[in-house]
Amino acid sequence: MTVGEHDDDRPGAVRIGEAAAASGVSTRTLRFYEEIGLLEPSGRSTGGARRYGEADLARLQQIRDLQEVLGFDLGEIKEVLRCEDALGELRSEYRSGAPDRRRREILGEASAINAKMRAVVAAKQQALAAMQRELESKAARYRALVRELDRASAR
Amino acid sequence: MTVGEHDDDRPGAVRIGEAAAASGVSTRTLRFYEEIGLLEPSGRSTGGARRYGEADLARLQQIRDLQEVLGFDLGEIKEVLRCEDALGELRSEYRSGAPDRRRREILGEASAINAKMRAVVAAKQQALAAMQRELESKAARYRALVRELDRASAR
DNA sequence: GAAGAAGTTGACGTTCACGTAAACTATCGG
DNA sequence: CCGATAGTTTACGTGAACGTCAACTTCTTC
Repeated sequence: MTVGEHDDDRPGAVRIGEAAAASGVSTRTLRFYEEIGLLEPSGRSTGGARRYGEADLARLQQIRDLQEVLGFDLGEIKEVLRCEDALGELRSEYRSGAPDRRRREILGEASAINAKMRAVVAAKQQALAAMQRELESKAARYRALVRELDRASAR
Repeated sequence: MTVGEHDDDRPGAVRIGEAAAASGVSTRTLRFYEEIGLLEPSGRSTGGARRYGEADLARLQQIRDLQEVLGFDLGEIKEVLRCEDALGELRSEYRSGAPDRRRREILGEASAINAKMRAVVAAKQQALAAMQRELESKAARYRALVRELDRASAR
């Protein structure tokens, strides 16, 4: 029994420190995300240490994207993920408990969130495009000013 | 002298409440922005009430854009604006005090910030485009699932 | 010119998203 | 087996970005 190996569960699982380093957050952040029910590590070692699987890391990446790219707060992110989780369940236990009526409900919510997010994305893209044009015209003006200075000092 | 009109300075100037309502922030936010040196109203009434001009409102809009679209914190935003202000001075007092050397310095800083911001914008655009593709494929899957349900219930 | 709405300066409170310290346990290399 | 390193829970602290009184003045309207 005492094989002497390091006791963990699944092969791809990493510990909290590695997960943190890999994704650029702190260990505190990971524990905090768990605390608020945002990201549960898929397993624990026999001693109680968190083990983050591949899917956990992907989920973490998604969380950070939603936070930094879309500017969602952790509450909104939780909503989004909760909804995706529901869909995941739908898919796994294909005829999950209450049928059709419940399925449509979940799909409806998912579609609503999807639409909302697409709207946010579109709005951000608009704003970014405008800002990009602004920045480029300013950059052009800066270059012109520098050329002017060069001409003046060449004289 | 006592014309009886409401005592303010420039015609386009609005009070803090109107400025707040127009830009979707609170009056507290405007006072706070002034407190940290981010946005000084261009004038005051004789009694001491803030008067926000057209340029102030534009600046405020820029602040909110930098905050919400690029996700900058107020410190970074202050940096950006401070730099633009310096350029503005350069332009107004065209040969402002120390010449050339100082001018190039300011231009350099402006160009550096501009480049940094363009990089941030580009990165965000990448992330957004990826997210958009994700969302669209998910939307397609949702529609497919709904069709499936429809077919099942039509039977 | 009196009332009520809006604005002023403090000053303290609040929420979010973690940071940090302490005391203890687990895991790993030797 | 032992020491170093990493992880655990619990709890209090923190910075950013405002919110919320309170006490007072100013502006606008009737």
